[in-house]
Parts: sequence; C-alpha cells; structure tokens
Amino acid sequence: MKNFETMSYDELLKEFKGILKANALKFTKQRETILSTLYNNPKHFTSECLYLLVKQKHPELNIGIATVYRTLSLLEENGLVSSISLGAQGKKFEIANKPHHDHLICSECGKIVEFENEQIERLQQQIAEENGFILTDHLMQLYGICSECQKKKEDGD
Amino acid sequence: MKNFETMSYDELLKEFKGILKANALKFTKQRETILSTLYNNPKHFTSECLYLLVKQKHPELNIGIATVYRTLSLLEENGLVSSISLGAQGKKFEIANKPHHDHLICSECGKIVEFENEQIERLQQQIAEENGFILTDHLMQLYGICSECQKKKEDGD
DNA sequence: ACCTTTTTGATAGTGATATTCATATCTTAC
DNA sequence: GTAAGATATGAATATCACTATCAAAAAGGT
Ligand SMILES: [Mn+2]
Ligand SMILES: [Mn+2]
Ligand SMILES: [Zn+2]
Ligand SMILES: [Zn+2]
Repeated sequence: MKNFETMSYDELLKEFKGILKANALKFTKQRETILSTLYNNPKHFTSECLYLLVKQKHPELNIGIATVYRTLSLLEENGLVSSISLGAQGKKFEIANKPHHDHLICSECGKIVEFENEQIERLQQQIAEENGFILTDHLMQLYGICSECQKKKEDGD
Repeated sequence: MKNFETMSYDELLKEFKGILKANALKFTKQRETILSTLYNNPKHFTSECLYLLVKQKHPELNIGIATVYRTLSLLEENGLVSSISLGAQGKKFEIANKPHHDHLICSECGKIVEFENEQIERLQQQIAEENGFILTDHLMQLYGICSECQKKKEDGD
C-alpha cells in the first residue's frame, strides 16, 4: 500500500487519476469534488455530512447521496481515505494524507483528538505475533471527557 | 461500575435481580434464560445467534428476537455483558464476568482471540491525560490472519 | 463527433435494530 | 392465593444507514 503522507492536493489528485485509469474508471466532477472537499476540510466526515457540504458548495452538480457512498468506498479501497467506526454515532471518513494515528473521542461533545504512539503500535505487533497472527490492521479508540466538557459539568453542578 | 470478574452464576443472578429491583423492572424467564445462556456458553454471540440458541434450547419460551435485543441492551447498560463492534460482521456480545481484555480477530475466518496488556492500558491512560481527557473507556481490536488461515492460503497457492 | 463504457441521481430494496400495541406475565398488597 | 396495577412480551411494523437497480447522462478513446 502506498503512503500518502503529507501529499499536496495536486499529488493526491494525480494519484487518484492513476488509480482510476488503472481500473478503467472515469474521472468525474463528482469524484473530484468529493476528494477536494475532503482535502480542504481535513476533519472527520459522516457520509451524510459530506453529502450536505458538497451539495451546498456545488449545487450545480446536484450530487446524489449514492454517489457520495460510492466514492467514499472507492477512495477507501484505494487508501486515499480512511474511516473510523464510532458504533452508535456512525462511521466517519478522513483523507489519508497524514501519518497513521488513532483517535481520542469525547463522549459528551464528540470532539476528536488524533494521536500516535509508537510504543503501542510495537506492542500490538508483538501481541499478534505471540498468537500466531499476521497483523494487518488495528482499531484503537479512547473514549473520555474532554477538558471543556469537564468544566461544563463542574459549572452545571 | 461494579466489577463482575470471576463471579459465579448465582452471584451474577443475584446481581441481576438487584439491578432489576432497583429499576422497578421484572424478573422474567426470558431475561434469566438469556443471562444463563450467555454464562454457560462463554463465547462471543451475535444477537441473532443467541436468539437461535435460546429458541432451540427453550422452545417453550417461544422467545422473540425483540426480547433478545431488549435484554442484551439492558444487560449491557448495567455492565453484565459487553459488546464488540466488528464493522461489517456485526456486533458481538459476551458475558462480563472475566477481567478486561481486548480482541485479536482473524479477518479470514472470524476467529477471536482475547488478550490483555497492562502496558498498553497504562499508555492509553497517559495519552488521555496528556490531552486533558478523563479516560472512561477504550476500544482496541487487532485484525490479522490467524495461523490456520495462513496455512490454508499457502496450500491454496 | 461518434461510439462504447462507465457513472450518475432517483428510487426501491436490504438487513439489523427499534418501536408499537394488544396480550401475557410479574409483583405487591391484601 | 388472589386481585390490581404494573411492566414485559411476541408479532408486526417502522426506522436507519447503506446498497442495488436502472434509464439517462457524461466520459474518453478513436
Ligand atoms: Mn483522524
Ligand atoms: Mn471477549
Ligand atoms: Zn467534550
Ligand atoms: Zn482465521
């Protein structure tokens, strides 16, 4: 799998076009708009949320929700976006042009903080090996109360 | 939250009855059967899978799938069962009478291996603190290929 | 520009889970 | 033990996020 860390938008776009060509797929306004929207708003998007934003900023496209789902799947399959599953709160997508990281999530307000920890990654690898597994992926989400929500709670009491 | 580690079934049942009473809820055959089925088959159950098992072993109850969902939610809310979300493969439940652990999952055959790692737990706590969060929970799942599926793949090639 | 293929948006369909509601069952007070 | 008042139940229906279908539109190789 290619590494898209710190890629500029032009590089990302070129990469995307290459993937499309390699798979006999077509480069469309909808696909490009979704990629650029993800790039220019580097936050964690719900499918629905991304759909609404594209619809609002590019009404002339008259984009359909199905296309958003399709394009997100396509981008994820090819490693250009990654997703995190938040159980009840649904699935969120982000562009994959930054180093691997995991997420710290506030259960009160939904705020998401990204972090990376070399040491944990090594331990995960080690655990897999000890159990005879070849590690291919992992999911790590920490849940808690962010400092702002802690304050709010104190004030409320 | 109470700690249900290594509780016997009688203790667990007593705990459950206490929770029900405290919330003005009733002790029913369906609820008891679901708890005991989880206790006596300490594996990771899909809602559907648990429903089928109870239906088969206790046909006289004529249990409905809705009751299984309702009871699992009730048990989870009160910490007597815990669940893991496996994205596409759905949600699995297990009884919470053993120490905290995380899961190593084979992407090929769905096998689940449980593990615990003190060191990672400490690092998670530390990461939360560094970001001003009070850590309340975490989710860690490692995905890979188990040794059997590795062998199968070799033979297949 | 033409022709073929892929993509699209609207719509309908899906599967897991939630809700509704009339009936059954449980709990408490006698 | 029974009656009264409560909650729980199963069957049916609804919901929600997502996927499949399909006719029309757009892409892109020539
Ligand atoms: Mn992120
Ligand atoms: Mn487990
Ligand atoms: Zn918060
Ligand atoms: Zn396997």
